[in-house]
Amino acid sequence: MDRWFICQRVAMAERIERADAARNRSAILRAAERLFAEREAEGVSIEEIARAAGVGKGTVFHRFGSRSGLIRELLAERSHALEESTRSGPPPLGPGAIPAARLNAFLDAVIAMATRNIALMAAYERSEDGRQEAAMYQTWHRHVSALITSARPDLDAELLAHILLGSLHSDLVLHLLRRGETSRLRSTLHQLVETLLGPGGAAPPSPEVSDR
Amino acid sequence: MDRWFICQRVAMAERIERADAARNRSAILRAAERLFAEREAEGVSIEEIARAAGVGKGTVFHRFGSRSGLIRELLAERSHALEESTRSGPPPLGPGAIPAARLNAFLDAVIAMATRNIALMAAYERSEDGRQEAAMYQTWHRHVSALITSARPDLDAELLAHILLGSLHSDLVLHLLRRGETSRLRSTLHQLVETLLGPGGAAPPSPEVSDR
DNA sequence: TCTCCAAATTGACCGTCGGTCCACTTACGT
DNA sequence: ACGTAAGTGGACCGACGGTCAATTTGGAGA
Repeated sequence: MDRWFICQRVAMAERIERADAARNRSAILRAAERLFAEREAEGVSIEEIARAAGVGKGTVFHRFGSRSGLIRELLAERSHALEESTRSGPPPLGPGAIPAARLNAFLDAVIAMATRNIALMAAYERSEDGRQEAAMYQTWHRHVSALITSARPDLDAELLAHILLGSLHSDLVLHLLRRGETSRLRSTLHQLVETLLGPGGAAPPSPEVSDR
Repeated sequence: MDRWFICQRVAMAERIERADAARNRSAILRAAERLFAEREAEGVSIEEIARAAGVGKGTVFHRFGSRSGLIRELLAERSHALEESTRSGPPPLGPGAIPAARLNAFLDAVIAMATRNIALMAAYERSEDGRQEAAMYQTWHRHVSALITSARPDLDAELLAHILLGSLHSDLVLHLLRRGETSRLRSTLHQLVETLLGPGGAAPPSPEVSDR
């Protein structure tokens, strides 16, 4: 009876992962992380990642299914902290502050993350299964959309959320980053949020959610 | 003497193109056009375009240099009419109307073009030499930026222009188009322009610049 | 501790693609 | 008609993402 419950649990939760498998998974993720950090996205092949992780190419595919799968996993890892703080962290990022302030804080956090992971974001955006469908984007979009709705139910929140998040496409961030002007993006977005949702309190320095 | 002048002219204008070369160039462009229209961008290989155009693969590369070169050319062809109308056509797209109205008209025109050429735009955005650097994007950005500046010199026009044009990324347009909601994008952008630049006159139905 | 099998690992292999190269053909000025 | 610069085509190349069958191995149960 006990046994049955355990098996049930195991079957329902994601399949148990053997020790060596877990070790390799993290080796691969760390290798990919390193390579993506030091080189442009498109220039890193799976075979190279495998070599750097000390495993065979087949293992990478067995574990992550495809190139996009690996990138998705990597990004999910990074965005987890952000999503957690957004759901239940302290204001202004978490619940409690007024929508405009939360939105500003959230955009800042996303900018910070995108800035630290440009190559990754670029790879992600180019990954064939259109970024719009990816879980991470969906979550972000739902959050931004909800904030806009709660402050200005008369606006087309869903669409505006797409537009706001669209301004964080890695191309633009990269372009600004090359000239050390990320804060310019932040302040312009804050201004935009203000004209859309009304004054939202200047978010202080930046909430700084760690993403690694 | 005469001869010298002619040679000069030929050397300065782009190299003369032999009749067969011109014929093939247009055959390739038309074939690419057709294939991109009926299938998703990534799924069309150069070799296939060459076959459809009835030429060898080598000819395509000889003519356009690379995949991106072909796409760029195709897009330049399409955007030529738009740029012409913008520079010297009738208002509100051309000079004469107030900036807000011109901006609305321009955005409408770009949306219309993007809508009619989604696969092409998608291919273009993914083309490795970052779309930001492409001549077409530069031109568009300069125009939008100038309009914003002339209406609101206090804003960060350059950045806002990037953001506005960013909302026309093919992902978003595609997403909306799938649900027949392009006009939703138009009206939200008009609203956004209005809150940024002040009332700009509701642009009527749409200026409709032909792009093919 | 031993047995055993599902899970994991591996790298040779495959098909495709963008791009190159060069021997061959052809348009066109003279 | 001729000479040649421009154009052409397709075999070829290296790289890449992805597959697979043969082999190894972790770890649960006896």
